[in-house]
Amino acid sequence: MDFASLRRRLLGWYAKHARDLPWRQSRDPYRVWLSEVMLQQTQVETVRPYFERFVAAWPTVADLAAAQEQHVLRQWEGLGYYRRARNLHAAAKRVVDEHGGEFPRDVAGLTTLPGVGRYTAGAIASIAYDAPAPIVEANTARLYARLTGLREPVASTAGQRALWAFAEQVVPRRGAGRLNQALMELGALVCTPESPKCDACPIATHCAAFAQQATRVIPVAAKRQTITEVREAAVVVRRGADVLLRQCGPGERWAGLWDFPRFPVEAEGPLFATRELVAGVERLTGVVCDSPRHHDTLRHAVTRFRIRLDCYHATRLGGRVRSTQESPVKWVTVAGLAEAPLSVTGRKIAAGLR
DNA sequence: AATTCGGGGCA
DNA sequence: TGCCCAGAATT
Repeated sequence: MDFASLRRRLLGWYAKHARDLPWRQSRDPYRVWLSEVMLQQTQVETVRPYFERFVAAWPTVADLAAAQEQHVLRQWEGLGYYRRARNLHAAAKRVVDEHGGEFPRDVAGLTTLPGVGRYTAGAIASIAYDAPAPIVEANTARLYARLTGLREPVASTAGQRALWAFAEQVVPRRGAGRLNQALMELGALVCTPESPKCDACPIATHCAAFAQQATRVIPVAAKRQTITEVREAAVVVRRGADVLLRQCGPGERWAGLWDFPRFPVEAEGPLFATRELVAGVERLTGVVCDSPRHHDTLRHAVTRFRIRLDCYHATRLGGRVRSTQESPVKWVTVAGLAEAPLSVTGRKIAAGLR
């Protein structure tokens, strides 16, 4: 492989076709890191407004470190994979407390930060500091697989080893940040999953898959995971103008987010669920409610689950909120729901209240 | 080495 | 509905 020629052609193409993305306006390691964490498993156009809002709210890593985690989660709401937001805040605090407000400059140091793995560390090191660090993510994995004619599944251990080996070879000693971004951009705009635009590709002559007319079968996909059906209930318990909320604990999904009492249900439908619902609310919150009335059914799919969520309304009869350190429980006004970080379904339920 | 995280957007 | 997305952490 003639890497010098490949880089030259790629950079020429990138100079003409690079998108104007907000995180490309500066090489501030804080902004590079923030964008890279947001972009993990998340599309560019989805991230764009979130990035703008975060930078406006917290212009520096010190500002972010000083923020309340609840505020960070609230701003993250809707972006998904909420663990990233908690790791983001924890990493900001560590950068301030342990590194004097400066991000580590190499891959090894960056990888010690929570939420920063091999890819993100390589991206920050190369883009912010121009370190010769390789990267492999969704766009580059597909691009490298086609360039090298990789017949292993890209997600497999063997496939990943081959991709990272190629990434190390292609990354230059100087200008790594620009080249890495050009590689990702080519993957995103030209070397697309379906119908790659090989006639517009500046490095098609370097591409094994193009030579073999195999871009349709490379990259080799992993087998898809099986879907699990889940049935759950969420209960909006009211006490006058207030509604009952609990905060999800550290070991729980949605850790740090608030939610209406929510739990899996065995009963086949709303008609048979009353006893189970009252017990579930009391177990999670300590509050006893009357017979919940079925209000709505939300269906949504997430990762490997397909969920039917039955939403109920009920009124407090007795009991006191049982708040623990790990999982606080509180009454909030309907208006106060706007400040609490909620999951997407939690926000949908909240939107239906007044 | 595989699974999980229970996202969100799009055709 | 299935596929994709600038992956990381966990077992």
